[in-house]
Amino acid sequence: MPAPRRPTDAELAILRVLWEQGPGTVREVAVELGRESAYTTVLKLLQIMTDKGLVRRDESARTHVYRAARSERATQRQLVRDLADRAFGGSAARLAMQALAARKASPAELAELRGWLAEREGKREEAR
Amino acid sequence: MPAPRRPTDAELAILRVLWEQGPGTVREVAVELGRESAYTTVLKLLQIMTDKGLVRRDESARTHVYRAARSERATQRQLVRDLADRAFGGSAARLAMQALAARKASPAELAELRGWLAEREGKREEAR
DNA sequence: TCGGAACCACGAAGACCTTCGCAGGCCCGC
DNA sequence: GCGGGCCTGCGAAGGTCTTCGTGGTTCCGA
Repeated sequence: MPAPRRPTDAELAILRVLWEQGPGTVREVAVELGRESAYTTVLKLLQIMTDKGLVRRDESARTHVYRAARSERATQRQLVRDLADRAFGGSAARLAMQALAARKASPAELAELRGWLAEREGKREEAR
Repeated sequence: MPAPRRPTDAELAILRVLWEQGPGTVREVAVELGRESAYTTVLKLLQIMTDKGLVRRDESARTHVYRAARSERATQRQLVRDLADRAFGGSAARLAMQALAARKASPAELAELRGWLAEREGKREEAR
């Protein structure tokens, strides 16, 4: 597998539908996307994404069923890494801090983040 | 001003040079970018970026001097917000956690992050 | 003065992205 | 049986991004 180019905006919009709703047909995706884009646009994009390996297609039925080839998490990590490299000198931590500064996080999210850091701290303690 | 479209990859590479080195000429930027791109390519990009408002040009001397129109921080925030919207359902906190999971952060960075969170915690304490 | 070096503007080429109309085939209800 | 509806494949159009060559101008050193 060569370098899997990062998904474009339109591709990402489709992937989000597939992640959330699970595998689906062109029509299902198109409906979920609303009337933003014509049916054939979604179809074309899914065909291209199949060629790129971003989605997999089940052609056993006449109406094909598409599913995301990579998990949401894996794709998010790729995008994050990519952005870290392009705009943050490769530092994910600096990206994370800018993210928190850029947009208010809910108390619940902050608590989760603190917990995550605490856990990592715990591991460091263990290590010595 | 309409919605300031996000900088493209090539534009970002140039902006990074300008942020790091400060204002500079086409040649300075081109040299810093290495022999990846020809002089005229950098020139053209800077011209386009001027039109887009991403950089400002000082034409008082024959050799023009360019500087980034927006700060690195502001641009980073825009990019982070954009990515949060496109791939994280708008949640910057989830983006931050994926960032930390995607790439190891140095102990120093983690400490900084913890400090940042602690400070925010402190502010919450004050608030009540 | 004159030739080369450096500079900017312009335009074109090629690669992608995104959009969508149209054609052809299949299937089902009437 | 057949017409309408839905499906896929195809191709083209229009936009953006990136690249770089060419041409014209200015400047400077020999």
